[in-house]
Amino acid sequence: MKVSNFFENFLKKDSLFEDKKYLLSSYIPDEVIFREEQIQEVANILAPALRVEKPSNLLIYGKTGTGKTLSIKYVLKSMENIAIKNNIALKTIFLNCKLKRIADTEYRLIAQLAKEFGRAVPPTGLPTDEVYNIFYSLVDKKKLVILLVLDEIDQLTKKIGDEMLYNLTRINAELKNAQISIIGISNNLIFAENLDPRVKSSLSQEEIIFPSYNALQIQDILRGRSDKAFRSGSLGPGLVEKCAAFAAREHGDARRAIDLLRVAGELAERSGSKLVEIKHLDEAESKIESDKIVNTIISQPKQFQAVLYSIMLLSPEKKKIFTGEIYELYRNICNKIKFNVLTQRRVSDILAEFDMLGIINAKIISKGRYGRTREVSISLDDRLQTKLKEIIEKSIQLSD
DNA sequence: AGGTATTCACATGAAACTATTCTCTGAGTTAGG
DNA sequence: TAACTCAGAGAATAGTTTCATGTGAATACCTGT
Repeated sequence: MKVSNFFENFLKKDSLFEDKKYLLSSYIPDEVIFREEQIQEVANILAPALRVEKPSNLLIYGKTGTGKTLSIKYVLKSMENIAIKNNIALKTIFLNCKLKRIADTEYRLIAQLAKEFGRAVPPTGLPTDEVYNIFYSLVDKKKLVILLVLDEIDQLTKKIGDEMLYNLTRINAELKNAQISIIGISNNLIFAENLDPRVKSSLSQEEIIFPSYNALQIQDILRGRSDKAFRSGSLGPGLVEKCAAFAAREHGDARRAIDLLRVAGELAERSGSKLVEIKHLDEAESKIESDKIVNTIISQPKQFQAVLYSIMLLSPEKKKIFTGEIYELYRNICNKIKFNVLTQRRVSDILAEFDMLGIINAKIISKGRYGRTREVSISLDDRLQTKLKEIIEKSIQLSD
């Protein structure tokens, strides 16, 4: 088939989608269902901001896909609208602390805040205090309430400790006119437990917990979205139910369910089907999973890839592999392709990270007299492994 | 047989180092007046 | 003399290395029976 034919067919073929945007994670619906209570609570807590009084700091807990971010964005959006209409000195800032090179360190976070106020701060070169000062001088010009949302705040403390949160909570002491409220969003339910007590008490003046959705609720959420996103009649029977069941199997992750539905739709469309069917859901699930892994591997440094490659070479031989063996092979590979060899210490950390990412399964065992080591087994299916091998071979230019 | 003590092969932690990217500052240079 | 150039000092950050210390249980080594 010629490519031009392909494009023509592509145009002629009517899409299954009406408008895909309703299934994207950036979409904020006009109404957030099953979260009315929480939204009301958040609104109660933040409402003083509209009178230009500083609201309490707020900490929001809930597992992934329970609508935390969505609800907060929803509340902020409507507060912003009111603030604009009534000319209230209110500023909302939403930062995701997980985003690399945006807000994942103290310096960058403050720099980002300064940027929100229209002053670009160089990515490096200045002392951190200096950036604080820039921020202060920008913000403190007039009476103003700032609502600062830190999404995935637990990632931030995991990475750089809680000292900076202490600094953040102390910002108000430095400001004369403006006031800043911190709204932290955490996936980790015990996030505050191992926080400095001072930080904890200051940060969690108020707390809200978002419970997980159950399967029925996810069904309703999915219906609400899919009705708008898909052309009517393009969803197969039982599809929404199955999709909700998939998501509820974990802990009621609505975002995952929505992603699943969208990818299933895309796959169905690509295969020329008139209907999104259950089999597309299954395909979508494995596609999402493997895409995620492939992406993380690709974005990983070459040294990581070389380590993973060694593991994949070793794993067919036997079920259990130990750190020493991996390191041995890894070293040979590096020598062969003229990479500099990392220390075993480092490789040990890399293995721990792969474990975290769920790419391998590592368990620390003691072999008694014969030492203590990680017992590694790979947790990817064969198809994905061969694919990854190819990718890595290309990326580190392994000829043989 | 039963009880300790050793020992292995790493794991884990902390600190220091390296390289890169970037700003700021002040000395030296240049070109026009 | 004002404008420009450029080297050097300092920062932030990521990725390592170095050094030090920790550790679970299979074995080696005792001990007293």
